[in-house]
Amino acid sequence: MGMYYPSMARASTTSDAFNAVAEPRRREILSFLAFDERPVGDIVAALGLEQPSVSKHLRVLRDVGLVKARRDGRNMLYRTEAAAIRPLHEWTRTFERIWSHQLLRIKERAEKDSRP
Amino acid sequence: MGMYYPSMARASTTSDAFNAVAEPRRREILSFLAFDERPVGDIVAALGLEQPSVSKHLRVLRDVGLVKARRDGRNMLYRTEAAAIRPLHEWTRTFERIWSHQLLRIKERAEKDSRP
DNA sequence: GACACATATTCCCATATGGGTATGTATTAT
DNA sequence: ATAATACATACCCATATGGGAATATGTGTC
Repeated sequence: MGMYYPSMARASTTSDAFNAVAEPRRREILSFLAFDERPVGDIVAALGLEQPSVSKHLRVLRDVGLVKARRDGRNMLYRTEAAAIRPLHEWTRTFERIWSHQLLRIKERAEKDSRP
Repeated sequence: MGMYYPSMARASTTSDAFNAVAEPRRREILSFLAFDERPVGDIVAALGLEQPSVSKHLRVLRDVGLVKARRDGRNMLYRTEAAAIRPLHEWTRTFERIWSHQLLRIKERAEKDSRP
């Protein structure tokens, strides 16, 4: 796992959070489960997807640690493991300084151009 | 574009930044081009990929606006458009409050347990 | 135990991907 | 004009994906 094989079309979806989050439905699920734990049925209702599809997305999210599950009677309660999103946040954050710098330059140029 | 078709395996890679960034090689490229503009050849040398593969990754990044290109003689100079990463940053940021809260609860529990 | 309910897995299928090789297309050099 | 350099595209191939339908598994209920 995590190794690259010759003709792998892309790093497996189950291998890292970046891939898991690339799928819009999975982002919806993460948002939906951010504050409370919820049974699968609620997610199915919220997303309007078939139950098997939802279960498969949950499986992916679980494999990369983005959600946690616990059984409650016949239900499985899922919740978002927000801390697992942190690496993505950190990665994007490394560009924050750069974009503010770029914006600054754009602003400077605009001011310069507006002066006759 | 951006629409969902019946049996689409996943939102097209060219449709949004989340997908573009899901590929490790493309993240490397974005980091490599973050501070300076560079010709394709430099990227090829840095990543150790074949030139066509690099060009294809650049194409994807360009289509979603994550890099900009300009011609300079025979070279094409690419640079990261850092601001385009901002939406990802914002999305991950919505979970920041939640994870600090979760960490706090873990800490509280740990302190409670350590008291006899 | 039989049955209902909630999820998870398996299977099939169409489509998206990424890598490589071969081939186009600009643009500069001779 | 011809050749060389630097990229971009087209094409082929193996693999990954996601959706739905059918089926298996797990867990209360009667």
